[in-house]
Amino acid sequence: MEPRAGEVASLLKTLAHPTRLMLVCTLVEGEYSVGRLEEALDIHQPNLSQQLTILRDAKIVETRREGKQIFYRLTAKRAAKVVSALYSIFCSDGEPS
Amino acid sequence: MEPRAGEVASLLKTLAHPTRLMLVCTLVEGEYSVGRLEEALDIHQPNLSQQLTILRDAKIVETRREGKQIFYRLTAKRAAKVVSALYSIFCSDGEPS
DNA sequence: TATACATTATATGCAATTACATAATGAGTG
DNA sequence: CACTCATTATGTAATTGCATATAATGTATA
Repeated sequence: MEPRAGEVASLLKTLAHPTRLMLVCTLVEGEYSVGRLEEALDIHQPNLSQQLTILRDAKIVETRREGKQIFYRLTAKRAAKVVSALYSIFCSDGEPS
Repeated sequence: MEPRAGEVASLLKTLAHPTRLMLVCTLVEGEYSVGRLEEALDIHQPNLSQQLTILRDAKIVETRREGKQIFYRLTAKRAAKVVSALYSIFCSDGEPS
């Protein structure tokens, strides 16, 4: 792990924010427009856009425009893998702590 | 994930730091004294102690005193699971990004 | 006991980063 | 142009990272 600690910590840092984590979780299911993400997460739009920018800069998501709308999807497979691991750790098996 | 997003993000935030990540990785192998951690990670002592304090506050590690030395070990199984998932994602299977 | 030393923790200060709100700007379409 | 959908700009309070300095705790020994 040592040589990758910086890289891994950097990805974790990007995910270590409730909104961004939920965004990535949501996008694991597929492509969403910004508007649909806004509904799904109940967050003010500029803030949402700022968090999406952070995910874009981290190469975790990428976009596609269709008319006025912009669709987001995951690009970083590793992020998806991390999220699904978190799912299985926190949301599946029972034992606490 | 939604209801746990805060809790999960909080754990990720604690791990999202190269030194702390390496500390947890190291402690997955077993108990270490502060001195041994210092050697293993090559970090200045007060800084190490500060990072250990953060891990202690987050209930990720706990301690035991033996004479002058203090031994640290993991307490949060979830942290260990997260780290081992990170291992398998970043250090085992090949495909990048 | 007093002293010296080893081991670890805490205090303090400050530069850098983060979170997020409000306001303004872009880009596409009718 | 007017409207919609989304991004960027800007300011600021709060948090983080980390260095230097100081303290606390345990042991050994004169």
